[in-house]
Amino acid sequence: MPEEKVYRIGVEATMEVLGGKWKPIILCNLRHGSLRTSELKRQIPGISQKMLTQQLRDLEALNIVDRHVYNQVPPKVEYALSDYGQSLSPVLDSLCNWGEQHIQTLQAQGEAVTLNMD
Amino acid sequence: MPEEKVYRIGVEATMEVLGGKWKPIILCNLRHGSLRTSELKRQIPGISQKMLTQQLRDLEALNIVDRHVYNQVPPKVEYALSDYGQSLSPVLDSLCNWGEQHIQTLQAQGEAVTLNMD
DNA sequence: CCCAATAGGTACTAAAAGGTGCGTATGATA
DNA sequence: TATCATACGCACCTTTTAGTACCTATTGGG
Repeated sequence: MPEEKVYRIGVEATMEVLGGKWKPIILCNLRHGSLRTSELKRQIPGISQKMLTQQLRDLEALNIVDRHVYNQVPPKVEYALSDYGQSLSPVLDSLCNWGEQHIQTLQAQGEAVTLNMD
Repeated sequence: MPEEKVYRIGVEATMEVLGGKWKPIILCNLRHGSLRTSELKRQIPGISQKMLTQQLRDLEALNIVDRHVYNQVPPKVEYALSDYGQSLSPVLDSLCNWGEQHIQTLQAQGEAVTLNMD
């Protein structure tokens, strides 16, 4: 059982939660309140149903998001940052903010990038 | 040429810089000053020479790190956050700090994890 | 009776990321 | 003259991650 996990630096542990292509995007979209599956899909064009639920399952297992199933038909499921997940908010904010500034920097350098958050 | 890159949320752009298994770790290690290749390898046990230089090349191309080659034998190369890369420091700090707290949380839950930064 | 709407499961495939091993260069040093 | 130390590059292979296509359940409404 001394199957101990040893980290050398805090960010390693963070990236176990924020790793992968979709988790940071999903979490950033959940910063300001809960969203149902279909809303997340709308906010994240390009994600497949499979990836969305898969990543949400992971985050649920990590106690970062809560899943709330309404008993109705057609189904309704809402996802939100858990209490513990809320502690990530400042981190997510800083990631989003830096990205926004970065995009502006790239634009100022004449690169063809845009930020299109409806 | 309207090969325009469109982001829906800032974090997407951030993760193009911080994506992958090694970049966040490398960058966090560079927060407090430059390090040479061998020092980085020592700080990041588990990374291969290939991955280390590959990721450093990527970060150099993104203008996040500077590479300084000393003209001596045996070779000496130092890497440091570029001026632009410095703007990532608060982000990296927040990633590291959250991870450290997270590790403590896991420990408090009885999980076998440790943070071992010599 | 069948379909729309919503959430999600599964199998298979494709692509990206990462790991391993081996080779190179140079000059100082034993 | 052989060896070491340092920082690579390259070719090949394995693993991980992501994408695609198709299937299920439920029930109100036409």
